[in-house]
Amino acid sequence: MKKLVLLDGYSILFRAFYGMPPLTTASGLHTNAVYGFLNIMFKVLEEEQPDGLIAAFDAGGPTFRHEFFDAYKGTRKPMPEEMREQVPVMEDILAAMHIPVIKVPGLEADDILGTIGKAAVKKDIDVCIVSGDRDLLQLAEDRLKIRLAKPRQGRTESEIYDAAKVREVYQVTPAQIIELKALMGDASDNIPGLPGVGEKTATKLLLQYGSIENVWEHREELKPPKVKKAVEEHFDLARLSKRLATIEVNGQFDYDLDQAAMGSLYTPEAYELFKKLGFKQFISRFEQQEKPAEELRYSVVQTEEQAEELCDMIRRGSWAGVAFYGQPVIGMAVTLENGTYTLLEQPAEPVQMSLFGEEDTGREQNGFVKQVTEACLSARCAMFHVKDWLHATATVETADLSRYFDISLGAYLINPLTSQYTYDDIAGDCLGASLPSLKEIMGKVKWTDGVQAPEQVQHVLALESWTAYNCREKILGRLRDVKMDKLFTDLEMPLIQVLASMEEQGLGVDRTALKEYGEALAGRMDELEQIIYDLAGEKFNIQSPKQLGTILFEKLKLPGGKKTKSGFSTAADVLQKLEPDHEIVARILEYRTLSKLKSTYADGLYGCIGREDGRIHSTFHQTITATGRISSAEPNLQNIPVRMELGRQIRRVFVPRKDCIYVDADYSQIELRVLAHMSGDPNMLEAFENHADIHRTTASLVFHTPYDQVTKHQRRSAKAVNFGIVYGISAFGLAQDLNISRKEAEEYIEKYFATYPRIKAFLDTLVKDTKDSGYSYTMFGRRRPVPEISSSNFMQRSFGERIAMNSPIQGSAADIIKMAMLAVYRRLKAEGCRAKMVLQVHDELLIETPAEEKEQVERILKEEMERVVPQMKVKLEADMSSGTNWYETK
DNA sequence: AAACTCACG
DNA sequence: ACGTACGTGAGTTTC
Repeated sequence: MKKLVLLDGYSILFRAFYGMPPLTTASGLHTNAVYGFLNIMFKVLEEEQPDGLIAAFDAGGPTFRHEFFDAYKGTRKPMPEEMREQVPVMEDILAAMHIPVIKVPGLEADDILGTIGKAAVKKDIDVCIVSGDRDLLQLAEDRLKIRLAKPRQGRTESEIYDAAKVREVYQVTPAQIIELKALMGDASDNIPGLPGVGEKTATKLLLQYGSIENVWEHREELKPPKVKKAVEEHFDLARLSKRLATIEVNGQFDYDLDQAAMGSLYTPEAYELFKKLGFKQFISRFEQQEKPAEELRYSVVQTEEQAEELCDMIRRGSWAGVAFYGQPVIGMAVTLENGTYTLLEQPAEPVQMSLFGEEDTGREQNGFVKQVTEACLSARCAMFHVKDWLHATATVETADLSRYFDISLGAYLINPLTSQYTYDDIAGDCLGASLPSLKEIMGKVKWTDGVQAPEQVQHVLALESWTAYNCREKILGRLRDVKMDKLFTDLEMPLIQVLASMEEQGLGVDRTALKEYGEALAGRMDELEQIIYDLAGEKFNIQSPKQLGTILFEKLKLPGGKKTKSGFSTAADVLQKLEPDHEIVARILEYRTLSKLKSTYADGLYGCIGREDGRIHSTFHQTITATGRISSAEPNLQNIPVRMELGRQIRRVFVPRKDCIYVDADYSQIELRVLAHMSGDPNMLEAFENHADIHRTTASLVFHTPYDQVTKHQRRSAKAVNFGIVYGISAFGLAQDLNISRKEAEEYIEKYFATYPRIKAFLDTLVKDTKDSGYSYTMFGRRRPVPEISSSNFMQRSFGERIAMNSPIQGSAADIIKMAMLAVYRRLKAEGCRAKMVLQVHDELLIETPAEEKEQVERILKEEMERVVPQMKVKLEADMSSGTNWYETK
């Protein structure tokens, strides 16, 4: 054996538990600690490539080292329940992966690690100990390094300490780490240390005297009287602490290094456990291994008669599970009561020439797909991507959505926090089935090359249609259980058609104008680039935060220091504060703005112009956001510049069809109106009733200033507080936004709550209810799990509380505009308008309107948008504008 | 792939 | 003491 990795079981688990965001299985079992543990373990194994691996755990019960002290001061804190339940899971996984776990009664894991580690080094083996505990650093030497686990942003990383690194960080040798602990103590490990001595003092003493015994020898000459007194009066505590802090390296217990030899960790048992726990990220590691896959039998439709029979069954049956491939559809699978059927339009294999010049026996090309597709169009279909189906079958405007059931959409409503809603996940969730994933089946074959892998494609389609068929009722049942079936059936399902229609319409673009816009930006960027290089005295990549940071903060010595993990922050708000310090800063900010506009918007949008029709077709996602909003991608049309004039100009390139104009309608302050309604606060309700400027009113009330004497500054502050409330207020965030002290921000918030007392009560209730149920709810019953709110980590819990305040507001507003979209879409159809909805931007709808329909469309928009929620305590208001391009609609 | 930055509501 | 505003998507650089 050449290299051995040792895992400090509980210590890593604890580190992961407190550092990782909360994570639970569908059944509510917490898994974040286990996840974090595995995350770091895999990473270390990859980097170290050891040939041996052992995990050590405390055996529980009294340990030799702490026996005396625990009796004297009481035992350690009990483990939180969310952590405790993960311990057996962790043990199961280690066992499944055949990783030896060593527990020795009377010894701590530290002692086991120390004993095995030091012994291994003596046998000429390199050792790497993974732990979350800095105590272990005392073991570091040339051939024995410590990796300290550090959870960061949802993943666990580790920092490597060898003897040199310990000296660099702590200024003492690894052995002196013990002395350090003896002096300063360690609250988490119940090591008392000397009262009043912290890291600074302890380091100073050690640098001078080397050991606690020597400190004791020189107690007379110790400098600050406080320290002298502590040493003289409490030295026994330091001695005890030293004993407690010293890791046993000569422990007596049996272990077998041969058993630690690395085998494959990716066993079938481990695979099953990972699937059960939902550790998708790790599953791919099992791919090369043998994997248990449930077999699904399906029939391949090959003859005219079979196809006709299938169509008959589809028409006769109640629901069909349908999966499809291609646009137009060239491959399908249908699952019915009596089984699953697949069919492909293309020849099964690319036609190959044999050595003898004869055609290989690829299957006959068939024309059944169209036939079966038609049958589906008049049946009831459960499927995964109804919107894509509408596009693929060219039935966007004609479809009757009540005949469809979108599985992913249903699964999204039940839990909107999942990143994807694939058949294998949903089958696992609903049916406990463990189906091979698309990736597992297709292997290295690209899905887009599907026609070249017909067996795999048919297999995937079969599984997807099977899952759709078998999960529909289960999902509907769950939706009923959580009272979201109406939301699903009456709002989300029919909305699919509206989104499909917007995607199909797209937005018209003036290519030439867009090109010119980009060229103008490029010209100015060249000028700026020169100026910046001159001012900096050298060429560098302005777009690289790292290089920019070096230039600004090291070369030009501008004030300001580290802010991000990996160095200097060069974010706009940081740079803005530096503007007076150096003229280069303003140029960099302008350069940034231009480069953003050019790459993301000018060039980005240009590349999205459809070759067919010269229009831009975004995709609207209905299963992405945690709150219920729609998102837009490829390209994102919901973040087209508007706040700054230069950016706003780009809206001129969006132009309606010939003889059409744009009519734009946006809700006025929809989120604050939702807040006023939900909280029932009389002062805020009254402000809206008076059609007042809400931010000005807020300023007037908060600052006790007559409405028309409110200053710009007061209004700006009030506006920021209103936003802060919607985001889940925190003094820190508000302070940062307004660039004021936290104390001032706290005062603003206090005054705000005094002004709108019911809002305070409402937000408190939201937090409390979310804590009790684990979910936050919108006005219309949309639900979002908030596992963070019961986290034992302060930061995560606070985050959970902000989510609890924000989600019902943002989510209710999202519900409302979705209802409005549906109402407007239906009314336009009912009145036979040619006008088409082309875009939604959260509180705004854009309608491409034949000029002669302008008044009609404006009337429809205003009426439908304002009356979607008649029971609101505050009226919803929608503002109309129109123009011959998007810029003009303001 | 992740980090950083920045556009929108 | 802890260190952040809520929700997105995209381009660039860096590892």
